[in-house]
Amino acid sequence: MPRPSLPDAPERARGQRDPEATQRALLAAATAEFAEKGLAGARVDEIARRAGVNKQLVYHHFGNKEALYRAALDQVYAGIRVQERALHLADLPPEAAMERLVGFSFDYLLEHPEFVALLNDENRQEAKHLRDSPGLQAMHSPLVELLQETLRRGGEAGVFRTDMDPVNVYISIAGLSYFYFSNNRTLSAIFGRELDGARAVAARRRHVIDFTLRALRP
Amino acid sequence: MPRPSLPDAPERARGQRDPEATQRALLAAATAEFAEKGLAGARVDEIARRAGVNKQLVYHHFGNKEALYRAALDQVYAGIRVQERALHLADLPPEAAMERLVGFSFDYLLEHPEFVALLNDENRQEAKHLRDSPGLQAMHSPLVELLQETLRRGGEAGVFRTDMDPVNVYISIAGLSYFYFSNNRTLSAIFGRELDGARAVAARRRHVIDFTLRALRP
Amino acid sequence: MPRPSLPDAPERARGQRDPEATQRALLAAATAEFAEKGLAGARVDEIARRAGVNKQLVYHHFGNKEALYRAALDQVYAGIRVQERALHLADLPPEAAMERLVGFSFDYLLEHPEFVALLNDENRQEAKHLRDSPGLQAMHSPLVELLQETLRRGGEAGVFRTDMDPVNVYISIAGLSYFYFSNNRTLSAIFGRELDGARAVAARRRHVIDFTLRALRP
Amino acid sequence: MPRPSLPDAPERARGQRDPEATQRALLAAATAEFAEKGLAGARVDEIARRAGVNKQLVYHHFGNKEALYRAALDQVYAGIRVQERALHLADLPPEAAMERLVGFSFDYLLEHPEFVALLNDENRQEAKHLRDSPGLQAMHSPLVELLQETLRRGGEAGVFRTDMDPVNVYISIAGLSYFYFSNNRTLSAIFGRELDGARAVAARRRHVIDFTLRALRP
DNA sequence: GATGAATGAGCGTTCATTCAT
DNA sequence: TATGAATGAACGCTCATTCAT
Repeated sequence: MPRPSLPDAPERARGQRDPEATQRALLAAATAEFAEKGLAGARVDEIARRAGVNKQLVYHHFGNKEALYRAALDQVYAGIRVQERALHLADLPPEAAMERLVGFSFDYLLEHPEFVALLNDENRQEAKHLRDSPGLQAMHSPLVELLQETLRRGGEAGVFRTDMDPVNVYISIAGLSYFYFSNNRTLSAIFGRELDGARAVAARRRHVIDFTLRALRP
Repeated sequence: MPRPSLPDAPERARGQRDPEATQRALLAAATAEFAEKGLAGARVDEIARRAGVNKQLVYHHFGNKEALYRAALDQVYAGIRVQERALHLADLPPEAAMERLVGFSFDYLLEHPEFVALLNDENRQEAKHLRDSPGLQAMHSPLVELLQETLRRGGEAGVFRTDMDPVNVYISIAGLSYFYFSNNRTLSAIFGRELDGARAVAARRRHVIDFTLRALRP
Repeated sequence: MPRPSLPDAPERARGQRDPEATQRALLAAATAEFAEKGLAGARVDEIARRAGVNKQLVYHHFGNKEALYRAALDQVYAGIRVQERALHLADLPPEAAMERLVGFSFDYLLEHPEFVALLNDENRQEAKHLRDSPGLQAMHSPLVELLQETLRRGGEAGVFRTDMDPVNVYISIAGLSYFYFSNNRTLSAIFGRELDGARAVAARRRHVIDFTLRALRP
Repeated sequence: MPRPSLPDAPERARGQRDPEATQRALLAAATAEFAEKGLAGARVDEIARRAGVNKQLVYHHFGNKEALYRAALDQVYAGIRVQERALHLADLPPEAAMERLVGFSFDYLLEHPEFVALLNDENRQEAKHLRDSPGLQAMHSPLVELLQETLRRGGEAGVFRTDMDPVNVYISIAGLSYFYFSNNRTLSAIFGRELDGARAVAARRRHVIDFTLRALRP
């Protein structure tokens, strides 16, 4: 939550040509810039500067600012999906599996403030870029199915309720963590309490897991 | 959640003098514009046009775009505080009081999408305007105290746990509703499920209350 | 030459009505503002603020910004003419009279930096306001006639040349002082030498008198 | 002194690339515009129009209006220094050298009204741009040293006084010409005498040389 | 006479984007 | 592929001036 400003791309040898590296550098710079300033506030000049490349390459490789934004958005979604797919909950008993799932949701947001920031801006724009995304299906979180399966196993084991809509449970789990991170600064200001310190974060993590597990009890 | 674009101010008779009405019109127009586009994306010209007044009056009455943004932010916070103070939970038994509190949190966000939108943008800017706000103290939500008192009464009555940090409980209650509204569009897109219809909203409302009450059980 | 920023007008009792005092205050404020910023750079708001009166009074009393500028210009010319007419050179022997005349030219500019500043701006505008001034004749300096008479007396006494055009002599006398004051800052910068200290000013004064008297020797 | 308004730059073939020509055109246009209107009165749009280039190029090449002003100021100083360095006074006997020096000072101002105009504005701004100029040293006029050497030679030859401060003599020589040109219009208006005609200018030139040489006599 | 609100034109500057090399 | 120059459309803001009271 200290939200470290993402570092600029390393200086490439001048005149060197590596189109893929250029694209990677642009995408990383764009993600950082869009996260900090939003689509409207981000500057193409600044993205190019951060990436250490000529501004025209933004247009060459991505077409325009908005397409670059879409690419950055797709990429951050891809990033979380990769990690979600690496969770192996089937090996664990239902309660431990649920704890891992909730914990993962929390930890990912903690470690990826740019994901939260980009999503916030995209929602303010009514998700219009996301809706246009060709790979939208691929963005569907596998967590919903994992959650559904875990709830089913927990139901059979008698440790979880079985009358809950998995999508709403998913939204609740996500929301308990997401809101804490997305609104951390305004909450800190209003409560006069630093919610972004390591101790507060750890306490919140325990609270979220505890709150969820209790809510799911039969 | 249909998020109706806020209507423009009614055309005032030309040449008429009413500075307070002018300021109100500007503030309303600014709230709508900032909610839709964010601070960076909002256009002073457009705000003036929506308010039906000359653009220069923004500067005459508020100083500059950012000060107008701050005024709009202060006003939306004031709006929710007014309604929060009108809640009378002490008259109700603990569980009913909690249900009302959670229900209010949900309903207010449902009816005030501009509050959610402004807060999102403010958080992306690291709450810098809020932190500078002179009346920051007045923005502290009375709900935390109401919640604390309700939890205490529920604890005595044996219906609530007594080991929870009220601030974290508050954040959880707020987050369960807020995330649903703030991220409604991306969630709808990804789940391929309309989460902003009346039926989905009603189901979410029930879920949030149920989820919270169960989590608070002893 | 420390060119002290002219003080603002004293605060008048609010609501008090004294049209002449208002005009005087405006004129003084305008002179200072125009001297500091020029006609283009001066701000009507700032002039009103300095005068401690409402901006509209500028228009009420003077018509517009340019008319106020003309009024200020006329006034500074009137100021120097008043003092020039108070010189009594006929009582003095020619050389002493000439010294007084040159000394006066120097001293007046030293004490009235706003005169120099206004004249510079007016010249950059090709004197267009001055040419429109109705009382232009009244602005003709009596010094030319005084100078002519002094030169004549000196010629008869054998101490001055008699073959010089009085207007050119006048321009030379004025220029020797005026240039020093009008260009003091750039000269100081380029010579790396503070030309606005009391010592430098006194040395310049002696130099100007000496230079002139020698140039006029037969 | 007919002060012909500087002509606009020739129209460049559209789309042609020549950054140096662009900068030269902008600098020439800026010099003319700043000379006519001053820093505050000059318009960036007008400068671009005169230069026949897009307005944005002012910012691309110079940064902002004030930096362009500084560049113009530096350039006009550089212009006079170049010609001053081309004077070879050592070859001439002292009196002829002095006459050439004074004549040059007069002629340069006659031919470069923009130099006078820019300097006037810069002085009204208290030379703040000049003081910030990195190459300030380079702006020191070589004339002071030339003058000093000429005075020394004239002193040895018995034709000049030896007790004069060269800086003050330099200021006097410059002032005798500068004031005539910088204040030509107000002087013309007040004396009701055209001081910018060829005859008046020629008479002034003779007067200035004569006045100076006589003042320097032992 | 005096005030603060209101207006329209315009100014310096920014920005996403395209051009020429 | 890559670069810096160039462009047109705004944008935030300022300013002299006028209106309504």
